[in-house]
Amino acid sequence: MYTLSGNSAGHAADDGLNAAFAALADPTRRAILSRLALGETSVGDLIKPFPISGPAISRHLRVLENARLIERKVDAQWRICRLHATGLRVADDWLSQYREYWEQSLDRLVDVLEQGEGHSPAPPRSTAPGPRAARKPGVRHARNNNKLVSPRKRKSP
Amino acid sequence: MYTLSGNSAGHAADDGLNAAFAALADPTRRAILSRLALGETSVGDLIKPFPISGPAISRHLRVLENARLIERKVDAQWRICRLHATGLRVADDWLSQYREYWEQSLDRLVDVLEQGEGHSPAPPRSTAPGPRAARKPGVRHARNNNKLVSPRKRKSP
DNA sequence: CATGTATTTAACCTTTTGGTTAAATTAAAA
DNA sequence: TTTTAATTTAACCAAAAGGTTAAATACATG
Repeated sequence: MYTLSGNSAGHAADDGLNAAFAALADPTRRAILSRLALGETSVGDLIKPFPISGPAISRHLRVLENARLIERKVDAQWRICRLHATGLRVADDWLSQYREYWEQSLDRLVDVLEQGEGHSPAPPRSTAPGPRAARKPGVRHARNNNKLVSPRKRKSP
Repeated sequence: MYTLSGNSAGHAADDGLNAAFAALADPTRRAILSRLALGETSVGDLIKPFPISGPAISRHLRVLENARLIERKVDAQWRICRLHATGLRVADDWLSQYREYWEQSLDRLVDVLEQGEGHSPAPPRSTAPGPRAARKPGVRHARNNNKLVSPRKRKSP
C-alpha cells in the first residue's frame, strides 16, 4: 500500500535513509561536511574549530561514515576524511520525489504575488496545495524529472 | 571560518535544518509524508496502516509540523494534514550545495567504467575525489547551478 | 625500545526520542 | 444534554544520542 519504497507492511524501507538523514540532523556533523567540501583533512584538523572533545568528534565521524556521507583512509597515524557521495545522493534522491510538489507550491505562491494579492484574504503564509487555478507557463522551475507526487483532493467525511 | 551559513563560532546555523532532517530520519514519518503526497487526509486515515498508537502518530505529526514538512487545518473534529513545502525545500536547499560534488563523483565513476577499468587497481568502490584527470565533456549531469563545493587537496604534515 | 602524537574505545552521565496507556478536549449526533 | 468519535495531553518508560574523561592503540622516531 502507498507509494512506499519496499516492505509490505506499509512502512518505509530504509536503504540508508535513516542513517543519512539522522546524520544530517546534527549541526556539528553538517559543519564537518561543510569543512570537507573544501577538501579532505585529518581528524586533527577537523577537530580544531569545534569546542567539543576528540572522542565526540570521533563518534560524529563514525556516524557520518556509517551514513556513507564520508569515508576515511589511513595515512600513518592520521585518518584522512573526505566526502563520500553515496549518502548525499541517497538523501537527495528521496527528497527529489517531492521536488515537483514544492516547486508547484512555489509557482502557486508566485501566482498569488503576481495577481496583486487583492484577492484571497490569505497572505502568502500558506504555500500549500488547495484547489487553485493552473500556473502561468513560463514560471516553471522544473529542475527535476523524477518520481511521484501531485497533491490534490478535498475533504470527504 | 569555513563556508558555514551563519554564526561566528564556526558552527552550522540551524534555519530549521535540524528539525527538517531529524524529522526525515524516522521511517514512520517518511511514510506519513509519502502518504500525504497522495493527498491530504485526516489523522484517523493516516493512522490506519501503522501498528502504533494514536498518540504516537499524533506526536510524529507534531514533529513534522514543527519541521514545517506538513501543516494541519481543523475540519470539525478532524485535523486534516497536508504536505507543506517549506521543510522539504530547506532540506533540499542545503543538500544542493553538495550536488555538484556528488555528480562529479558520478562522472568520475563513469570515466572509470568507460575506460575499460584495465587501469588503476581500484574497482569503482571508491567514488571519492582524489587527483584524477578531468572528466570527458558530454557526460555532465549538471542539474544544479548552486553554491560551493569542489574537493581537492592532499596531505600536509 | 621508549616516547610522543593522533585517534579510537570504554565507561559513565544526561537529555531526547519514540512508544504506551489513561485522561482531557472538542465537536457532531442522538 | 448525554453520548460517541477524533485527537491531543499527561505521565511514564526504555533505548538512543551526544558529551565527558580516562585508558587503549597505532605509528614514526629519537
